[in-house]
Amino acid sequence: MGELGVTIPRILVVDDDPEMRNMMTQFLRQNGSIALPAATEFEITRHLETGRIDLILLDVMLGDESGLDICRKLRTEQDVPVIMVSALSADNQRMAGYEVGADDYIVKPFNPKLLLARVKAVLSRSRRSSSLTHRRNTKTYRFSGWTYDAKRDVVLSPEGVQVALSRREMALLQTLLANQHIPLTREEIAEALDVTGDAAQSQERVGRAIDMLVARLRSKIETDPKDPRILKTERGTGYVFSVDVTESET
Amino acid sequence: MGELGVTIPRILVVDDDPEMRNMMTQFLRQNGSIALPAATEFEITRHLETGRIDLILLDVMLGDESGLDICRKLRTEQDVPVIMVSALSADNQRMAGYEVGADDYIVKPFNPKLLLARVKAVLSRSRRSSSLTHRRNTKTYRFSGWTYDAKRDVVLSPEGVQVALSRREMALLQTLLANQHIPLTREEIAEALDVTGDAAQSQERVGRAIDMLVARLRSKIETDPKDPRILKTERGTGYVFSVDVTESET
DNA sequence: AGCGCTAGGTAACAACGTGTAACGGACCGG
DNA sequence: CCGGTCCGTTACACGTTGTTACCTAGCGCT
Repeated sequence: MGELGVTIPRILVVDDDPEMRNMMTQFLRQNGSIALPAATEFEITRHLETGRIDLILLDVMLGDESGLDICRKLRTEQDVPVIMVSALSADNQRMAGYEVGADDYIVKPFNPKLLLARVKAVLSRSRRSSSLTHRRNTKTYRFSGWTYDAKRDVVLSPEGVQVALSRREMALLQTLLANQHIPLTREEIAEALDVTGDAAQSQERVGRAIDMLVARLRSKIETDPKDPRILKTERGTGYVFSVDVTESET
Repeated sequence: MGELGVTIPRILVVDDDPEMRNMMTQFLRQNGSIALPAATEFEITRHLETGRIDLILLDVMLGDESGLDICRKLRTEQDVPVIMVSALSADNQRMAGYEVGADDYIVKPFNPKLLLARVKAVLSRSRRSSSLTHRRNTKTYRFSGWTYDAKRDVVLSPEGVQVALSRREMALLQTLLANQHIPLTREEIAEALDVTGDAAQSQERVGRAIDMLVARLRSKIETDPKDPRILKTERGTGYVFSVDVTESET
């Protein structure tokens, strides 16, 4: 697990059975993470307040306290990833785990290697939660009559009609929108859109692909594509999204 | 500027000319942000230590101190966005500003509305620096001989040959990789890939588009597509990336 | 102003990517 | 063993995307 990143993961192991707790902490430590044992809710909160915790392995049955309740509480307060561990394997038990916000649910007895894999998966997911796993932006953007609903990836014309933008046109719009009033070079746009186009990297000049995308986008959202008011050209540089945008949550 | 988000932006206005400073702070305050005046480097560091600062408007000429030097220093220490403000409009002056890490460079005298737009742009850029503006992951992932270079968006076969994956195949691979060992439903995958396919949302069952993508990806990276070892099928659910992955920085 | 150069707009084309439909096999229940 | 569902696979058709080519607009130069 040494490859997981620069920082060593700090994992809180919560189980009221001392034997189980020791087994898990030892195993995790042998695999390169810092495992901190805990048995009660009180101990959990103490750890959360004192130091960084990257992941909580939470047993469902903790004597008089319920792991589910604890998980629900944790979730409303913080954003620590939680893997529920339980001997209860029924589907509705699992569902209950996911419902209170658990990231994963592992049934005892489990294969230690599998536990490790799940831990790894959850950690790496939380680490780049915004890049690959793609936490979706839920805002709505409005500019000169147009509406872009980031949640549904939909663009509405001033008349309220949905416009058919292709995926890349969408991506281009998003990129320019995200950098409103900032001129972007073709290279920057290409980078953001993953244009590894054939002629792109070979020539010093990134192909005309971006120009075409802009042209096509303009033809769909500009009232007069000949005199663009939204997507302006910065001669010798690139393009700018140059009207004001208001954002609102949905 | 009220739409900028839940939190009110806290902007540090650094200028040694009291009149200018007042003008800018008042204007920013009228437009919904908290503007804090400062004149010296000492005041800046004090503010940075005492409270959250979302943006610094930094005058280039500050009596005996140079805004450029201050900016360079700030950049090596922290990650606060900086907009340089200056009466010097020559290109090499601007370049100098960007070189020390400024996010933007505004020439005095400026149109207040434009200042606001730039401020807004920089703030919104820093706020979602990882979603739309797409901070690229620079890791390299290795699994069963294969290499995925996230930086260049390139996949190398065990023999070291670059494989031609289409953009969506790449995206699919990324998504599954990011959720290694976690079974993903077709809906989750579709969501991550922005599949708003024609038959997709209308039917309860998301079309077979994902199946096809998986099939095509398998045909390119599985040694025996008939017996997939990397991209396994979870019958009734979806697909899992089910081999171990090691990550490393590049 | 006139000239020429370069950058950008645009049309047409070709190639590729991608979703759908259809068929067949695998798996799982009774 | 049989039926149904789920999935793999092939074939196909359409949309999308990058390129080439040509033209126009902008800009510096003499």
